[in-house]
Amino acid sequence: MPDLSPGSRLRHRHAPHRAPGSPRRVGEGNRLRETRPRLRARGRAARLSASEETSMKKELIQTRIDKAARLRESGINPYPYVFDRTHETGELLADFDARIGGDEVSVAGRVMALRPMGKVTFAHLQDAAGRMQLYFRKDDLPVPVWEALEQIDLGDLIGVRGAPMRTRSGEATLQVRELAVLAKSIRPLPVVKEKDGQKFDAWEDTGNRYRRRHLDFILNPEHRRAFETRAKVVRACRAFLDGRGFLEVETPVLQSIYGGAMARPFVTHHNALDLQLYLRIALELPLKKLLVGGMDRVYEIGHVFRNEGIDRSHSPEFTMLEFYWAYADYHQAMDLVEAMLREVLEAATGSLQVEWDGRSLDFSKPIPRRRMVDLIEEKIGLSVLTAPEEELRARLVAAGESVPPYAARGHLIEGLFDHFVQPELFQPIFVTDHPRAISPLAKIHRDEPELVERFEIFIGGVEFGNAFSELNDPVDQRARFEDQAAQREKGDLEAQVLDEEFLQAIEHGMPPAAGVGIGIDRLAMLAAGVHSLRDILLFPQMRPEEIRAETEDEE
RNA sequence: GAGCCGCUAGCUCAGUCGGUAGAGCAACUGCCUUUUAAGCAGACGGUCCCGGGUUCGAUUCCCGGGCGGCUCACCA
Repeated sequence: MPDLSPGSRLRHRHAPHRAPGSPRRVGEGNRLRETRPRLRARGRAARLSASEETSMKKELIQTRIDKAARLRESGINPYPYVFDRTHETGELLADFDARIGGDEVSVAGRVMALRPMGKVTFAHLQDAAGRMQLYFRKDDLPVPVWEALEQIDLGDLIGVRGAPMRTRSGEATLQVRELAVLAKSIRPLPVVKEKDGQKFDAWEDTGNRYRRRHLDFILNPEHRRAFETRAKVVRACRAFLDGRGFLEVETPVLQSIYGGAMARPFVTHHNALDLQLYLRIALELPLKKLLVGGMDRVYEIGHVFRNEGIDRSHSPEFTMLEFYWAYADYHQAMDLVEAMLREVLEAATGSLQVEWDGRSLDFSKPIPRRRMVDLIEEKIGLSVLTAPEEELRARLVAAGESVPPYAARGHLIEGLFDHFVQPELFQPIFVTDHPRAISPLAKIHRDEPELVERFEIFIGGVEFGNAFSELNDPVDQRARFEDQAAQREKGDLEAQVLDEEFLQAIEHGMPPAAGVGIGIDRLAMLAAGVHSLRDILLFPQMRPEEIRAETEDEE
């Protein structure tokens, strides 16, 4: 894994401090021995060791540890092994009234609200399916159960058995007869109150949500839905390709030469081999070796890593689907991708109309296929294949784009497309036939030698996929890699590296094939209707936060 | 990488035109047998993100740093 934390960053948000030697708070008990947090950075030892003597947070945690001890003293294991639950809350609520007066049921989940009012206590229990109110009545409960209830806090996992009932105000409620503590929570949950679906003191700070996704899902269970949709997207992609005879494979993430895309890699090191390795930036090259080996239809869904900026639509680590299809060209690949998009969106959302940016994306109609150079010409009236290169450059500069010195005609065409055309795209469209200089792995276009047989699919103006008629002429491929090397000499850090092993593989003969790469995360965003990759990645990459251990010294 | 905004109690947030700070919730002690953002009473809880500067005095002003968000740049 890339080392994103050189050890020099310390975070001190909310770090509580108290002068060394100041008295410990009464009631804190003897179990809080002073220990030093293991420092991961230099230069802060004195301050940190002073800071962890006492703190509010430690008191809150200690209180809960003490409650767990009290449960143990009365013979209750606060961390038991199993609980026999008969239902999820959702099942009970679905036909609740029919259950009133019927059998007792049991549910398990997290205590999300507690309203003790003397000899009666109301609580809300949250499980994966939803939330249900619990009613505890002292007179109806054995003494030990009532006493156990007094040791329950917000956030604890409990199981209860009881009888379905409705309260005076009509809420579906379980009148509890038996209570089991399933896991005593010792770290207090952020307190979020809720009424009629409206949240108070909502826990929505994005940094917190991504860093502590578990809390996000507890406090905002609706955020799980995007990930359910994501799973449907992946499942549908697999089903689509499996159904057409594609074989799913897994190829190495660690590679001694990276390739298959224009991007900068993460570098890592293997100790035993004393070898510098790269995290893959694409799946392409190993899969093409499988084409050589006779796997005619093959695909992989896996993580690739690109050492670049992070924003709403870019993550250093993302999931790519690539498939390779022998004896097919990019026209057939477009047909297949179009069919796949429909099937996947239908499976994940139930519709071919997808809301995006307040507008509707329509996947029910055929997706237009337009040459990149034609789209540019339509937009700015410049025939980019024949116009003098200087004019392309001038247009870009006039538009305020910076043009690197190594930019060849192909880069200029791409630049014009990116600046003038791409922002205007919204409905799904295949943009085809890119310049060869930016496509070193694609076959020269059968009718136009300056272009290659390639397409990218844009949806809502964002690239979702990239594909070619794969270059299988090994001599041409070697020449293109050499061009890339020259490009790299001129300072293009994203130019591809010559991969001798790959070249030798295709020198044995790779069948003509179409290859397609699709960004699964973006597809999942589309299906889930979220506008940031971070809402579709469970644990998006963030700068590491200094986490201090507050309870490391127990027992 | 650049610009703008933010960081105050466990959580969500006020506030201090510079004199070391408040609320609600949570936690704690009580009261309360159909409540639901339960309620009432009490007592707790803070190096106001970090460092430096200015100042008699900085949480507040200035500079630097950290982390986050947004916009832009690069990339898929």
